[in-house]
Amino acid sequence: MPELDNVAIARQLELMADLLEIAGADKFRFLSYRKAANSIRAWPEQLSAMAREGLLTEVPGIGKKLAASIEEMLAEGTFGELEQAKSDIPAGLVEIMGIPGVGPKRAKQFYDALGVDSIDALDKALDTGKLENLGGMGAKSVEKIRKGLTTYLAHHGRMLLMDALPIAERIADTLRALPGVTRAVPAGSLRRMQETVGDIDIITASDRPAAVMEAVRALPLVAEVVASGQTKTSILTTSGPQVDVRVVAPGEFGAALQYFTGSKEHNVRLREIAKRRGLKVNEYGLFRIAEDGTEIERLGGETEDEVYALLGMQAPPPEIRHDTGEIEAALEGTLPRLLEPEDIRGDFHVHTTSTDSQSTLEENRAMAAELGYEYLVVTDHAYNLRMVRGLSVEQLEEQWAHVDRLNADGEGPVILKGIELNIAEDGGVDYESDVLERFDFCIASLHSGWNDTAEEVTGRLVTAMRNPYVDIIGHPTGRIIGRRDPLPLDMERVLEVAAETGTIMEVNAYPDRLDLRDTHLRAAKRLGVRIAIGTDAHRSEHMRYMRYGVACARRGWITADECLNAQPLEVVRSWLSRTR
DNA sequence: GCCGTTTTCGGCCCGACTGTTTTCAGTCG
Repeated sequence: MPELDNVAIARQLELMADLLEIAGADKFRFLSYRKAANSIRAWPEQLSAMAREGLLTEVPGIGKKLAASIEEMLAEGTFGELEQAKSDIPAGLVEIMGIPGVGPKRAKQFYDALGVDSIDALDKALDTGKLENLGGMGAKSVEKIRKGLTTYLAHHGRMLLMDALPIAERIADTLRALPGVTRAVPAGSLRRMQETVGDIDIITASDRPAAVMEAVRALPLVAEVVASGQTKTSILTTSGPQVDVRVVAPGEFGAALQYFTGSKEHNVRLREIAKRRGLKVNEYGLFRIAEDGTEIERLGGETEDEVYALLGMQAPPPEIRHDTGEIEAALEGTLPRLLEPEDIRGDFHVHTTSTDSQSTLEENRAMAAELGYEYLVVTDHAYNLRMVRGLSVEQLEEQWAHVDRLNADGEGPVILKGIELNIAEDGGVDYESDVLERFDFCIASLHSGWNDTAEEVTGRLVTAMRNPYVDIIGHPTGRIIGRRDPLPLDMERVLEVAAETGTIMEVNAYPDRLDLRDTHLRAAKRLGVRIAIGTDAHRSEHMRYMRYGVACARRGWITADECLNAQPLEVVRSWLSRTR
């Protein structure tokens, strides 16, 4: 029986939740499945190990019933109720429900009335105009779904970095422990820390390739061996993605890692540079070649640094290998030292149970301590976001008193008093100045107006940035990967005003946001706009998502000097005071 | 289905927006 990892378990629970919702089950019943799945995704230990100790109910959101279902999953690969639900409702409806504009009711309606049970079938139904004839469906609804389908298809088949990275790291760890294996490193888009990845590539160095291939086929999370030869094995994993493991001779490891890390554009440029110098670079090494292209001698390839050095350049960090300027900088020796995870001293966007997080102030502080932080900023939702019970002034007083008590005990990172304000239609925010001035730190975010024009959205952001109490703009474009397109806004103008007002731009580290994204960050850097990374944690474990925010910042060439999180507390305070 | 410094039962995720309804249903955050 292949072993299910946490992502695979979470996915089954999410599927169950979706099927229950489509079937019209009690709201709180399917929500509890989703809650548990969310909890499991962020959980640091493998549930398979916890199950052996009988500790599953230690995980928040898992009670007796779900613990039993998970144990069944671990033993059987699935659980009875899920199989029952799948026989009642085609799992294709769940995929359809993933399209913006289609929820559980519509999915069920399309299935009952038209037999639509897949994305393809929905596409056909749209083309043949069958959807318009359904009750409750008009031209605008159909158009919305058509647009949603386009957004959905643009990301189809790719998974979030958050889901792929833990799988890749587990496999690499396992392979590294094999006798004869000296290196095992994920390559490809994963190593470049792209926000989504298609499949997972892992490069291993070993002089016993057959043993590595054998070990890959025997990995506990293998659902199917797609192909297996002498140097490459491809498997499908229980949690979805395809994993290709390649094994190379130790002396070729650097060349192979470089080659399979890409990007394609970056590698094309490298080969051009090599050729001009009478060299050739491929996945086996770096070679001197004759006029006619024949190899004269092999110069190296054991490490990636060696490959780049032989080409007369620095090794660009994988995150920026896109041929967007890194080659030139590497040749000149002027690559910046990018922000590192170790530079991070705090988190600037964390919610608590006072609004819609599942973790308390104490739990968040404990996590900040575990992460080695000096400070964290509590930024719950402000009053006007009624759907999550945004805080009233009275509730703020309570929270502030609570923060003061915790800070007074001196045990752990300093908590700053922050808030996530809502930017209203006119660009205004939730509270009056006499309240705003009492915060250490104010994020202002857009939570409405998804159908406004670029001019309107940009105008609202500009007004908010000119508010002296607004320190930072939270998740500026509002996009959610695969779910919601970014707001139409004039980013150049927004960044110009940010530079002028000293407003800091957020990199929201939540793995399906990563907003601002890499290209915007390059522009921010050019204009001298500073950034702050916030995890937008809705439970304390989400604070671990900081690594994805750091990766996003690195893809945008951000250095520690440009990032609020990398500054000691005194400097943080001085940066913040400058807007007021 | 989970959870408990109001509780082992009865809360928990509520309100805005949109389009279609002719008084509301579905989606989304």
